[in-house]
Amino acid sequence: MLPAASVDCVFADPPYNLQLRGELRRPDDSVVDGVDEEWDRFTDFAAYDAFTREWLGECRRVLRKDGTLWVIGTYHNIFRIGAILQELGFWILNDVVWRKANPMPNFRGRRFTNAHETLIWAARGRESRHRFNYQAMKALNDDVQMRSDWYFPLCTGSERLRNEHGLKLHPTQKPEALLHRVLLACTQPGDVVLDPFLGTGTSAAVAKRLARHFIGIERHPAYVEAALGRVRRVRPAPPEAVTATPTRREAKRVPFGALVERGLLPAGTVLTDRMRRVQAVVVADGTLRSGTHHGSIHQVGAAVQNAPSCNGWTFWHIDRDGTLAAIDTLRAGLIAPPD
Amino acid sequence: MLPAASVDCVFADPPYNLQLRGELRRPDDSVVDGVDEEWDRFTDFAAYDAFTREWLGECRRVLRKDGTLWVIGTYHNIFRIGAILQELGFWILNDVVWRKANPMPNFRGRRFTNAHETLIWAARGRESRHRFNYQAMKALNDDVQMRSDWYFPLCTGSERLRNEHGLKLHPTQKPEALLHRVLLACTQPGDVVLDPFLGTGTSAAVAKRLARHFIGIERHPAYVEAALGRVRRVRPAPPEAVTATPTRREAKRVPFGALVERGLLPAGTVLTDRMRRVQAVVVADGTLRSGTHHGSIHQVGAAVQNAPSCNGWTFWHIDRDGTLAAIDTLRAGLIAPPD
DNA sequence: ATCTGTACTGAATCTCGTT
DNA sequence: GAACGAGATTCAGTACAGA
Repeated sequence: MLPAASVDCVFADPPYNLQLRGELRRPDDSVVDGVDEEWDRFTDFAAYDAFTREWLGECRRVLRKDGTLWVIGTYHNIFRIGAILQELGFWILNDVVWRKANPMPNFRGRRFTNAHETLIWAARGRESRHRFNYQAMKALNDDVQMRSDWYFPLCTGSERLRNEHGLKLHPTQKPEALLHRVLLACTQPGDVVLDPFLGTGTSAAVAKRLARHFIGIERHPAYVEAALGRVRRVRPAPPEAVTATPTRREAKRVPFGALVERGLLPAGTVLTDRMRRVQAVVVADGTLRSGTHHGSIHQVGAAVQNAPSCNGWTFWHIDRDGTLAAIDTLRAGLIAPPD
Repeated sequence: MLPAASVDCVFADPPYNLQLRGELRRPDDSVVDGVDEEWDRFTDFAAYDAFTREWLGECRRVLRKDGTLWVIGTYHNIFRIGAILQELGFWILNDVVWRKANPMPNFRGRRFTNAHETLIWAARGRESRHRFNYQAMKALNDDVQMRSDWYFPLCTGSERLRNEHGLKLHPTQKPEALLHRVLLACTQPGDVVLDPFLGTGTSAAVAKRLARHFIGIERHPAYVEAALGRVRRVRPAPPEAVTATPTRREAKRVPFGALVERGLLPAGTVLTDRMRRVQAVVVADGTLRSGTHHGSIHQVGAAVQNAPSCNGWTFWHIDRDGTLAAIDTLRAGLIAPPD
C-alpha cells in the first residue's frame, strides 16, 4: 500500500464501460476490432460508480496536498467520473479535449464522428496550490496561451505495441505526445507520477524520458511485461532538456534597485507609461517620484493610475531613441543574486 | 403543463453553477464582467443536482419516444448533468465540443485557456430510433462526416442583444450558428423544439428561421420580452431551403456551409450569375436549389449552364444594394478553423 | 472610401510568500 | 490563522475615432 501524500501527479486511463452490443462492421464488411476485454465489463452504472469511487478515493489519499490528477475518458464514463471527482472533494481545474486527427468514422451514419476524448484535470482540493508550468505550455504553443482543446493523432505505426502476430497488444494505447504535454504541464523533474491503470506503460515511458519518477499499477500480466520492456528501452532526456521553462515567479528576482546601482537606470532617469501620459523620476535608492507620489515602482504605478495594484516592471518604460521599452526588459541582462 | 410525448427535440442551456468568488481583473486592471446573476447561485452540488433531476425528468416526459435532447455546459456542471441523464434513462448519442474561436484568456496563468463548452446529445432511451440528418451534416462539412468537435466564434457584435445603454442583455447568449447546426442535425421542418431555459431566444429564432415550431420557457420578464421581439423579427426561410439532402463537393479551406451557418448567406438567400440569367436558393445545409437542380454550388452552377463543370465560388453572386459580388468574396471574412 | 491605432469585451470556479 | 504587498498575468474579434 502506498503511503498517504506521496505522489505529485496521477494519470489514470480507467476502463471506459463501453457497453457495446455485438460486432460492428465497416461498409466493406470487415469487422471492427473493438474493445471487448473482460476488464471493460460492468453489470451496471452502480457497479461502475462503486469501482470509480474506490480507485479515485485511493488516488486522493496518496496525492500530496498540492498534487493534481488527470483522468481520460469518453462520454460513456467521463460524466460519472467527473461527478464522483467533485463529490470526493477534488477541485476541477480544466476539462481538456483531445481532438483526434484520425478518428474512426461512424460507419452507420447515425451519429457524429466520435472525434475526441475528454481529460479532466483536477487538484486534490479547492485549497490546493497546484503546479502549472504556464510559460512552458505557452512556449509549446507558439507563444500564445495553451488552450483546452488539443490536437493529436492516434497512437499508430511504430509507436503502437504489437504482439508476435502483429496484432495490437492493447486496445486503447494512448499516444506519447498526449502524455508528454500532460506531464510537462503539471510536474517537474524528480516528481512522482502514479498511473493506476498502467496498461502498456505510456505514462511510465514518458515519465522516464522526462526524468520524472513513476509508479504503475497493472493487473494483466501481458501488459505488465510489455510495459516493463518498453520502459527499459527508454533513454531519459538530459537534465537540461526536461525542465520546463520556469514561470516568472520561479525565476530569480532582480530588485529594481539593482538596475539603479549598476547604472542601467541612473538616478534621475525619467520613466513614463506606454502612452506617455505620466512621468516619474528614478531615485537613487530604487524608489520613484511622480508628483506627490513616492514609493516602489509598483506603488507609484498604482497611485498614478488610481488603481488598486500595478506591476511596475511592465507599466514603466524608458525612452531609448524615441522608442519605449518596458523596464522589465532591462532585467534580462542581469544575473540574479544568489538565493 | 405540456402533454407527454409532444416534443421532438429539447435544447437546454441551464445555469452552469459557476461558483465564482471575488472579482477578476485583466492584466490591464479592467474588471471582467462575470456571471453573478441570481439564477446561477446554488447552495451546493446537492441543490444543483435536485434542480437538474427535476427539469431533465420533465423534459423526458414531454419528449416523444424517438425524440432527442441537447444540453450545453462547462466542466462546472456538465459532468453532473451527464450522470443524471444516464440515471434517468436517456441514451447518450454524442458529446460534442464547441471550440471557441475567441475565448476569454486565462488572466492569471494558472490553468489552460477555457476554450470550449460541451454539448451532450441524447435520445430519450436506448430503444429510441432518433433522427440524424447524416447527409445534411456531411454536406455542411464539405462532404466529410461531421465530427464531434465544432468551431464557432462567440456571440458578439451585432448579433449580441443589448439594452438601451449598450450593455449585453444576457450574460451567456449563444451564437445562432451553433443552434443552426444543432437543429439542422436532428429535426425536420414542422418539428416541435422545446427550450426550457429560453433566455433571449436564440433557439426560438433559429427554429423559426428553419421552419421548426418552438416552445420556450423563461421566467425572467426582461429576457422574455427580448426573445419575443427577436423572434418576431425573424423571417422564416422558404420551404425548399430548410430541408436537407446529399451533395458532393470539392474540399475548400472554408466550406460553403460555414457561410450559411454563420449567417453570411442565410438559408433562403437568392443567388444569381454575373449576367443575372439564372437564380438559385441557398438551402440550410449549404446546398443550392435552382428549378429542378439541387446540389453543391458547383454542381448546380454547372447544371444551369449545361456545362461539364463550374466553380460555384466565382459563378454565383449575391446582390447587395444592386451590385453583384461573387460569393467567393464572402469567404475572406471567415477564418478557417486550425488543423 | 480605406487604413490605422485605440478601446473594449467574452459562462472565469484565475497568486503567493512573508510577516 | 489573517494581513500585507510584491509582482505576475491576455487573445481574438468588433467598434469606432481619426487620419
